[in-house]
Amino acid sequence: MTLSTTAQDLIGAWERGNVLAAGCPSRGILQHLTSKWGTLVMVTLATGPHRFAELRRRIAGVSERMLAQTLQQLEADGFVLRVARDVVPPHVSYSLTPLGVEAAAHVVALTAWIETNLPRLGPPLPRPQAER
Amino acid sequence: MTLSTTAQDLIGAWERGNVLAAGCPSRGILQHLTSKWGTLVMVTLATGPHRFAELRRRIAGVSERMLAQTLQQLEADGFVLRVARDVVPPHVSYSLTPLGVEAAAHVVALTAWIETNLPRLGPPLPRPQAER
DNA sequence: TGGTGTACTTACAAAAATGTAGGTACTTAC
DNA sequence: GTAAGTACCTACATTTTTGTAAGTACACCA
Repeated sequence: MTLSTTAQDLIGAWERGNVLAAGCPSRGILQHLTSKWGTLVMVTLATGPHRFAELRRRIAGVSERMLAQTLQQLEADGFVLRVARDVVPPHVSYSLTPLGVEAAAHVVALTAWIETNLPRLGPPLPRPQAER
Repeated sequence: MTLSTTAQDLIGAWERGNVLAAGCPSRGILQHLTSKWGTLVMVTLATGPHRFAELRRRIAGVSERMLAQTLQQLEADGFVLRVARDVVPPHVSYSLTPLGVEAAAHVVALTAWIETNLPRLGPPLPRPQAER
């Protein structure tokens, strides 16, 4: 029987991550980056800094709650930089950190690939067509 | 300024996808590829064909149910090829389609980046300050 | 005879993700 | 004065995802 828990899982010492290992922290990071909104936030911030409401308008369908939560995760992971100017109508700017730029490159590549290859994707024949 | 619902949303004609648009089918594909197990299946299959139980052992933590479901989605999207030999102890082999190979390249790049950069990730800074 | 292995499926349950609505504390525009 | 805009947070509800356990049908091993 193969153990699903390795020594690393128990010790918690991860010099290099391994997403195939159950307890590896890399899985958490991966989750944040590949979450429904995480990906879209990264893609959007890859085009430049944005304010909160700006992001919300750009990313069709996000709720304020989800956007805020997603941004906090990405900030905690070190991908996003939050800069708040304490003025009367609040002004908060979000941008990618150097680390974020690196990570975003990959998710942008993935989403771009999907976008351009959309026509080739999915069930090639969606038709139970009653042609005849 | 920007409408959240475009003509494309309504018509359903997507020549090129746009993940930032609410109704775009690319979002679904993205979801499958970036789902918790979808990513790991792609990463694993990128190293070569695997049988069902083999995948299950390699990807620490997947349940049979989730693995089966994930594989079905990826198959429907055209990323995974399922080949079943109808022998007495069932023998089913999963591999990447040419399309799958292309897509997998991106998710492998992302996961690899995360794995090697793990030490730089997470919250190194206690608290950022507000600017004036 | 009993246990293991194969590749699943189904029903049910729990956990996680996401959405909705409201509030905050102020300002500018109409 | 009324509405809208700013950047959130909190409680609550719903939806989606994920997990658990069992069942299937047969064969090989001891």
